[in-house]
Amino acid sequence: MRAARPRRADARRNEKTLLDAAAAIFVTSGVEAPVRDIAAEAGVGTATIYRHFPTRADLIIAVYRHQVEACAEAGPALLASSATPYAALRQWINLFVDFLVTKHGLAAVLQSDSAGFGNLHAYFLDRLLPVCTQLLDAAADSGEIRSGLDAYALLRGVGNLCIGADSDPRYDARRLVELLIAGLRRPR
Amino acid sequence: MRAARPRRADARRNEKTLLDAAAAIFVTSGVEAPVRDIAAEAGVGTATIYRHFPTRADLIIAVYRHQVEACAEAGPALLASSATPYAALRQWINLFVDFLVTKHGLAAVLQSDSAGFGNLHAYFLDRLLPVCTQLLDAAADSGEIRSGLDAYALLRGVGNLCIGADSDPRYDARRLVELLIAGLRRPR
Amino acid sequence: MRAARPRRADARRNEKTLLDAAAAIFVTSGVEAPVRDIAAEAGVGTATIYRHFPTRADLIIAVYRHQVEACAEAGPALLASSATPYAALRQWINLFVDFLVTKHGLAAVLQSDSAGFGNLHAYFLDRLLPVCTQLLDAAADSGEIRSGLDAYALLRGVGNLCIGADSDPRYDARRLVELLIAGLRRPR
Amino acid sequence: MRAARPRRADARRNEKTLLDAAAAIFVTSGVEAPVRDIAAEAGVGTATIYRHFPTRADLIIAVYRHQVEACAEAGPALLASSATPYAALRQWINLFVDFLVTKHGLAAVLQSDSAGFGNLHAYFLDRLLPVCTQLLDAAADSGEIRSGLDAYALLRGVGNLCIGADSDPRYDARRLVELLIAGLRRPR
DNA sequence: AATGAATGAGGGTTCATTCAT
DNA sequence: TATGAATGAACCCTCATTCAT
Repeated sequence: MRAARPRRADARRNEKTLLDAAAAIFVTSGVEAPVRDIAAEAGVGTATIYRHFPTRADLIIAVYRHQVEACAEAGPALLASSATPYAALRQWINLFVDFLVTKHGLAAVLQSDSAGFGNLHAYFLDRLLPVCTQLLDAAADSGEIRSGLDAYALLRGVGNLCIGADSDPRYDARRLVELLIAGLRRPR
Repeated sequence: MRAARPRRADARRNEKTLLDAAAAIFVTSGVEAPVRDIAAEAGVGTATIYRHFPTRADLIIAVYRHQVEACAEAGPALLASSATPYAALRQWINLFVDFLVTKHGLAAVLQSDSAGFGNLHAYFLDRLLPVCTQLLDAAADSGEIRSGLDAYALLRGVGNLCIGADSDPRYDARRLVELLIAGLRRPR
Repeated sequence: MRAARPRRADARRNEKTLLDAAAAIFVTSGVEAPVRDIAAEAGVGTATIYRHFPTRADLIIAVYRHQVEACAEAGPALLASSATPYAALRQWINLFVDFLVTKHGLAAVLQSDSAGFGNLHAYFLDRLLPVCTQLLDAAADSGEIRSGLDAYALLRGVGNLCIGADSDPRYDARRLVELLIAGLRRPR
Repeated sequence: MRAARPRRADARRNEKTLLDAAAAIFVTSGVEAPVRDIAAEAGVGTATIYRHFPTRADLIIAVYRHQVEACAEAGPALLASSATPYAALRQWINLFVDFLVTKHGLAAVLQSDSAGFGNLHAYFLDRLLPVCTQLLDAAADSGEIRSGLDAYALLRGVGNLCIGADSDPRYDARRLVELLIAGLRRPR
C-alpha cells in the first residue's frame, strides 16, 4: 500500500497560485488572455499551466468552479425559502447574473461555439441547466409564468445579456434581466 | 486638368464590388472574416480594401448602411401607423432583431469594446439611439411602459440577445426579446 | 485584357533569394532547419516563406527541383548513350547518389513517413520512379541483372545508403551503392 | 552501516522494470519515444529513468545489450561453422539485419550524428566492429570478396538499409542487404 | 533513492497592416 | 489608384531536463 503522495500539499498550493493568477488576469484581460500572461502573473513557466489545466476550458472551469457550484446549490434552497416559485426563479437568476457580470469575458466565451470551449459550455450546462429547469417548471406549475420557454434558452439569454456588462456604465445588465424575467410573468 | 466625375463613377462601381464581396463573406464567415478572404472574393488586392475602408468598422458600416437606415426610418413611421406607442416600439425592436439575427457575428462585434470598432458602435448609436429614444419616450408618455429604462441599455440588451442566434437551434433570440419587451410593460 | 502582373519580376527575384537562403541553411542545418532560420538567412519575415511555400515539402521540392529534373532527364539519355542498359542504370544511380549525398538531411527526410513530407515523397517518386523502372526493365531484358527487384525498393535503398553520407569521412555511400548495383548483376 | 547487497538486488529489479517498459514503448513508438511515456509505462517518475540511464543512449544500449552481445558472439561461431568465410559473413550480416529491422527507429538513430547518441554509436561499434572486421578480413583472405571495403562502412551501410524497413511493405531491407553482400563477391 | 512538478527553450502558423511597384 | 508581397508580432503547445521534497 502506498502512502498518499507527499508532494500533493505543495502542488495544491501551487495550483492555488495558478488559479489566483488566472483569476486576476481574467479580470483585467478577459478569459481569453494569453497563457503566457497568466504564467507570468503566477511567476511560473507556461508548461506548468498546461500540466495543471490541459485546456483553457479546464482552467476557466477551475477558476469559477466554486461560484458555479454555489449558484447551482442555491437553486433548491431558494425554492424552499421563497414565497413563490417565481420569486425563487427571479432570485436565482439574479445570483447567476451577479456572478457573470463580474467575470470579464466569461459570458462572451460561454456562447462561443468555437471548439475548445465545448467543455466549458458543457460544464455550465451540466451544473446549471437542471437547476434552472427545476425552477422554471415549478414556476410554470404554480401558474405564475407563461410556459414554453426552454431553460436552455433562458440561461443563454441571461448569459448574453451579461456580455460586456462591466466596462460600460451606461449598460445595466441586471435591469435588463429583471425585465426579461418580468416578461415571463403570465399576464392577467 | 482632369474631369472629376467619370473617375468618381468608376470608383463607385469598384466600391460596389467590394461591398458585395464583403457582404457575401460576412454571410459565410461572419463580420470578422480575414481581410484576405474578402479581397479574394472581390478579385481585388487587400490594400484596395484598406484604401476604401480604412478600418473594418467602416466596411461593416458600409455593408449594412442601407438596412440600418431603413430601420431608423421605420421608427417614426411605425409610431404614426401603430395603435399605440408601445406597439410601435415592439414592432420596431422586432425589425432590429430581424436585421441583427441574420448578420453572422454582427451582434457580437457590436458590443466588443476592442478599439477599432468604435466607429461601428458610434454609427449604430448615432442612427438608432434617437429613434429608440423617441419610441421609448412615447410609450412612457402613454403610460404603457415603466419608465426609467435607457434607450441605450435597451438597444444594447437587444443586441446582446441576438448574439449567436444563428448556429444554435435551441436558442430563440426573437422569443427572448419578446419577453424583454413584454417585461417593459407597466404592470396593472 | 490584363497585362501580365508587373510585380512578378520582383517576386521571382525574391523567390530566388528564398531558395538560395533555404539551400544554404539546408547545407548547414539540414532540410529540417527551423523556418525562422531560413527566414533570417534570407533577411525576410517568416510569413514570406509560408506565402511562397505553404509547406516545408514545397520548399524542399523547389530547392531541389532543377536537380531532380536533371536527374530524371538523364535516364533516357544514358540508356541511349551507354554500352549496355546495365551500364546506363549504374551511371544513373551514381547521378542520383551524387545528388543526394550532398544534400544534408534530404535522404533522411525522404524515408520519413511523418505526414507533411508526403508531398516530397510523392514528388521524388513521381519523377524518378518511372525512370528507374525503365532502366531496371531494360537491364533485366538484356539479361544483365537478376530480375525481381522493385524500382521502388532500389530507389529507397539507394536513398537510405546516402543518409549521413556527409559528416562522416569513414563512410563512403558511393562505394556501397556501387556494391549494391554490382550485386544486382546476374551471376554467371 | 548498511548492507550493500540487498539494496543492489532491489535496484536491479527496478532496473529490470525500466528496461521492460522501455522495450515495450520502443516497439510501439520507436526508440525516440518521449521519456514520459516510458516512465508512465514503468509506473515510475521520469527522474528515476534519468538516474538509471543518464542519456537516452544509455537506455537504448541497456535495452538491446543482450541482443547485441549475442550478435557479436555469433561472429566467431559462424566463422567456425560455415563452409567459407564469405558464407559466415553473409549469415552474420543477416543476423544483424534481423535484429535491426525489428527495432523501430533504432537504425535511424544509429546514424544520427546528433550529440547525445555518441555513446550509442560507440557501443555498437565497440562490440560489432571487431567482429565484422574479422569476418571481412577472413573473407578477403580467402579470396572470396573484393578487398578495400571498410568494416565500418559496411556496418553503417547495412544499418542504413534497415532504416524504415518496417512501416513500408514495398521496401525489403533484407533483399537489398543480400544484394549488397552479393556485390562484395569478387567477380570471376 | 524516488518522485513528479516546474522549467523554459523552441518550433509552427496566422493575419492585420504597411509599402514598393 | 490598385496591387499583392512582405512584415513581424502573437499565440499555442511539446518535451528534455532539473530540482525540491
